[in-house]
Amino acid sequence: MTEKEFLSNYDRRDYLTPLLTVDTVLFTYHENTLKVLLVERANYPQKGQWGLPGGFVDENCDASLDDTVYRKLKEKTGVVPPYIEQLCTVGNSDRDPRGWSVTVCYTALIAHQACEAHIESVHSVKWASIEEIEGMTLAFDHYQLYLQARERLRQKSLYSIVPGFALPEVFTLAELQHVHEVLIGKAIQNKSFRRRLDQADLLIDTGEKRQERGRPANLYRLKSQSADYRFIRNLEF
Amino acid sequence: MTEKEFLSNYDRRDYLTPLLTVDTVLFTYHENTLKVLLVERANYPQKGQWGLPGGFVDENCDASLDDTVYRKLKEKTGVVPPYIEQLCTVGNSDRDPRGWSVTVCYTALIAHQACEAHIESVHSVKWASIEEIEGMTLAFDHYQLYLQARERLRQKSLYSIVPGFALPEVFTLAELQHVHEVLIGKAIQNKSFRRRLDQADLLIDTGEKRQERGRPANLYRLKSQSADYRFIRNLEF
DNA sequence: CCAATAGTGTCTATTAGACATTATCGC
DNA sequence: GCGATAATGTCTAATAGACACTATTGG
Repeated sequence: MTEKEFLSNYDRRDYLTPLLTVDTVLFTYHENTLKVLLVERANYPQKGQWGLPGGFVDENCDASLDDTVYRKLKEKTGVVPPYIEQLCTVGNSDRDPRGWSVTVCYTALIAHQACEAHIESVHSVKWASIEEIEGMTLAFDHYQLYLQARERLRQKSLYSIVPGFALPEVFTLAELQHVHEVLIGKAIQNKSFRRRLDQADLLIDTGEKRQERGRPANLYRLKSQSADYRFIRNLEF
Repeated sequence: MTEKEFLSNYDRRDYLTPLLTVDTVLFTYHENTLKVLLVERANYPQKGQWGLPGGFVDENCDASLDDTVYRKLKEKTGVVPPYIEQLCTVGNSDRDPRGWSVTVCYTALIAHQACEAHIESVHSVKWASIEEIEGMTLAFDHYQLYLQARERLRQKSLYSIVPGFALPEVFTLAELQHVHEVLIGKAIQNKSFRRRLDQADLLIDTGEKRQERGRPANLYRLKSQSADYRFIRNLEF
């Protein structure tokens, strides 16, 4: 038998493969806290429960897993977040009552304002603060996935400025530092934080300033390479 | 309709889901080089080509994806490696001629001696040195997966001693350092390397020594926490 | 001037790089 | 003693922590 013959005889419908979904833990920073996007399940199983945005691969729409993630996030937020990263893949026989099931889980970050209007227009989608989530029961193993995403993001806050993608396009250093502090769960030395940013040259100074109380703060924008930059030394926690 | 009714009406065979496999990039250190385990494909597609060890989830044997990985590695090597880590998941419509396909890829490390006998007894399984692999064409996108695993392991060699799991249970510091140097592609300052190990307290001194030429070298064993330890400062490369 | 917030100066502590030096073996 | 390899001493450089200090705004 040749490969060609094999393939023309091959029919995927002859085999049962596990259910396959993608899910995303999408973070934003708003009102001085981190928030995560939750979606109320419209269908069984676990209808009515809150869970992470995600769903099945659609072979007709999606050329790749990333496409599925983009499609699902666009449905819920109206946009594709500027930072998306694969977190982990969980697959076992228990996590979904429909049977052996696999989810490819992503972490993503977005500015709150970038999707504020769209989210308010869509029913059964909301931002939940991380305090709020602690007390919730999420669908399937989504709470576990959330915890893993949060822990990964905490690690990243020690050696990168990835958390900055949860801020608006233009932000102050105090805001950036605060996102990191929320993730780490502890205050960071202001001087240390600024020194690192200076040296790494990861921000564009917009020249603009913003004032609320006290001295006006410089406004910055993330450089494109900020997503990939890693400091060689961690903050210590 | 209740959830119970929904589930009793639900039949996974009504839906077509992507093909799902696991693959592992298994490294070892032998004869002063890093080697990767390759398997000759016994079946179509790409029959006869070398690729990574892996295969389909078997819902009857495997309670989780990790179980699938253990089962597949045990088939090829006779043992379960002491270090296994999820690398990434790749899914798209192109990578497998049978259709939309997803692979969950793992990186693993093992001592060469731990599976030497079993591998020699099994046909169509071999260790390929990293120099050898550079010139090869592997099945599907396995070469890409190999490159990603190698890059991740290179990063880890800068802030952990994970690469030590590619060594025999008992090893010298020179051997450990050399694995790191091969991964980094550059010599490491001997003093820096030893200082880090001293301070982190990651090794057990066996008290034994091994001599080949020159001064006998102390023999060490990895402590169990070595897999998870991260230095707060990277080696610089 | 005061309160408030932004941003800097500067000293210490830690840790990696560089490279010279010492230690321990076989012969 | 010599060659070889293992292991250490020690100085410098880089960078984080600590915390006091200065700067810029409104009232």
